Amino acid sequence: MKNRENYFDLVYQVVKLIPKGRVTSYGAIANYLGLKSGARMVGYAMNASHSQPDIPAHRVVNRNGVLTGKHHFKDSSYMQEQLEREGILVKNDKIIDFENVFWDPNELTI
DNA sequence: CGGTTGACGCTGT
DNA sequence: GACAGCGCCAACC
Repeated sequence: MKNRENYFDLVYQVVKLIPKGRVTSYGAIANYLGLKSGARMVGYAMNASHSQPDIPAHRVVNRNGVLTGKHHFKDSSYMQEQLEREGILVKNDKIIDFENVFWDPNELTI
C-alpha cells in the first residue's frame, strides 16, 4: 500500500472544502498545501480523483478560469453543466466573473 | 535508472 | 495583448 494516497488526499480535502457556487485554481490549492509550483501535481491528483466520487473536481480550474480539465470528465460538457448548476456561468469553456466566484483556501483563516 | 508526460504557472519577448 | 519557453515534481514507460 503506497502512501501516495496521502498526497492525493490532501488535495481532496481542500477540493471538498470548496463552497457551493465557488471555484478555485490548481495553483491556489498547491500554494495552500505548500506544494508551490506543484499545480501540475494537483491536477495529477485530481486525475486520481476518479476513485473519489465525492471530489467536485469540476470546481477546480486553472488560474485563467478556463475549464482545462473538462475533457477528462465523462462528458466534455459535464464540467460546465455542473458549474452552471451551481450558479456559475461558463462561456467558451471559461468561467464568467471568475474572480467573483473564485475561492481561495487561504480564506479559511480569515 | 533515464526520458517523457502532464486537469499549471510565471517570466520574457 | 498574444505567444513561446522554462520550471517544478510526481507518475508512467
